[in-house]
Amino acid sequence: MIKEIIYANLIETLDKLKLSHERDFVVEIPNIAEHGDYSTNCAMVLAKENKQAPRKLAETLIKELKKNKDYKKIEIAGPGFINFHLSPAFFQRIFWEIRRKGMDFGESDFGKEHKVLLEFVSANPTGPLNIVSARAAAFGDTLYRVMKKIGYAPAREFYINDAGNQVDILAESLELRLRELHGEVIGEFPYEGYHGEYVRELAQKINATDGVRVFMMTEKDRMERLKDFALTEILEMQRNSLERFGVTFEGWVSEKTLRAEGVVEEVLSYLTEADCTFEKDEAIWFASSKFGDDKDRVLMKSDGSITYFVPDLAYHLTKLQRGFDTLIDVFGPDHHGYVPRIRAAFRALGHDDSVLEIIFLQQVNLFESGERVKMSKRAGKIVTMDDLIDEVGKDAARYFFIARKANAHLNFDLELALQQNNENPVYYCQYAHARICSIIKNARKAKIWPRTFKKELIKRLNKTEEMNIIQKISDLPELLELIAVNREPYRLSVYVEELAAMIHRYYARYKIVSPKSKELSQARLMLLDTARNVLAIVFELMGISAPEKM
RNA sequence: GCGCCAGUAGCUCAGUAGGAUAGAGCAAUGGACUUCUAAUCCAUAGGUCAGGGGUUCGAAUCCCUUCUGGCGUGCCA
Repeated sequence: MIKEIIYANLIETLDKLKLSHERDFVVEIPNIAEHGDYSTNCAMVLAKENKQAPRKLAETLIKELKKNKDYKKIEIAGPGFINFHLSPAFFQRIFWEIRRKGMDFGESDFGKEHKVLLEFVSANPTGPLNIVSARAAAFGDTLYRVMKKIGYAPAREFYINDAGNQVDILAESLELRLRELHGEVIGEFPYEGYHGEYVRELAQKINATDGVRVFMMTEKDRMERLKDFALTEILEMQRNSLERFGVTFEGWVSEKTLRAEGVVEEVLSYLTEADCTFEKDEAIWFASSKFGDDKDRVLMKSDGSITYFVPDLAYHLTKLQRGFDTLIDVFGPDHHGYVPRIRAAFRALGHDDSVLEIIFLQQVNLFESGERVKMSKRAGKIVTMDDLIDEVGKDAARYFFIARKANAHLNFDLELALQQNNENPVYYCQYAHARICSIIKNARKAKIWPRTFKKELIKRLNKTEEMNIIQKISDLPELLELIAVNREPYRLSVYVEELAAMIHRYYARYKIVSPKSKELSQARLMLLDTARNVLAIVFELMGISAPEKM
């Protein structure tokens, strides 16, 4: 909010001095304290168009800007930076504004009700969710929460691949386990089959309800029954895992349902009408290479079945039909070969493919005692999302997943996530919140209650540490915009760690509640109470708890 | 082979659409608890931003190239 104020003031001043400002400049927080609270490259950027030397232009600007009493000091530095030192009174005013907003602080209409569809997780319903899905869940959900907070109209969706090859294989695996349960010797389990223990559990479960009836069905009916059963069970399992993780979806879209609605035929006919399909080797192909893909792709296999691509494309088209103007897909690391073909299809059908945005999450490596935890899907040895939540808890898991840029590998240290000390950033940040709660509680003994605080108290806040905290909390609205625009939830963790550090430092240096001055105590407590509130807002966005006691 | 992503302190990572002397945390070393929670704080040390070229007033950031690692390159999803 402060950057915007200074920026607006600069524009106003430029206009007043009849100076040109075609090119855009920035107001930023310098990384060295001596360079002021804020600085701008304004004079450097606008020097050329105003035919003046940067420093000369800066001087002219400063002369005018100095009339504003909110600036304690304005200086020229280096090649023509303008450095602003703000007055305590200005920070105090900003502080009061933030305090008044309470939990609503950070909210805005920045997103202008843009309808954004966030598709994430969308795992195959063939087993428990893995840790990459967990990462996707944390990422997508946090982005959703941030967008929602600043006025977008986002929706979360999970696409269920409940038709096609993989579910057939799942049903076959289940049948084998069921036969095994009945004492049949099944020999070596198929390489491509689902080896996980959960398939055995499913077998027991269906055996309890259906018994031998399954085996009296025709082959076709039996496969249908097994498929339905497995899908329902596994989907329920996945939904539970996600809910434990604090993630819910506005929509669950079933591939099977889409197929039943005839969208597959529709998509095929669209593509054919667009004259970009052809037949070869008894299969129907999409000439995607004409639209930027490396090669052409099969739509209908030679056996008459459809590839994954067709219903998925249909699904994406429904997103457009439903009026979403931005489509964000969060994919795992193994899907980037898929992107050119879906973009190609958008173009082939005359849609602007720039509305489709694909974010790739890189893989997650688990570490325990410094060793990489080896996982093997085939041997059924994977660490699931539930295992992770059981092991380290929702808060730590979500925090660690959010705390990395999407396209960076994530090394997840299980021991670190469990540690309850300063090595663990989750605890460090949550402790700052708990610590403030504790101080507030303590202050009651001195008959000091945050709710009764008056505006006049802000004048007592003038220490550097106090100004720093106010500046940091005032950053939040801009931070949320940056996160939403660049799809970068990880910035929340950077922010919250910085704010927590300032709070701990402040606490260590100053006595907050002191019998010497009730007013000073109240003022400091008021500052911390507001900082606590900002922590709570950020925790809420990250989907982790704000403990009052630790 | 080709394509995508990454490479910043011993480790894990920041670096805010090209800006000022590249920053945190952990680990290391040395300090601070008669205290509102020491789950904390303070100080010291730590760097050829993978290598090499280029673009310009200025590059960790943009372009080219080499090296290293991950992933992709199915009539799987």
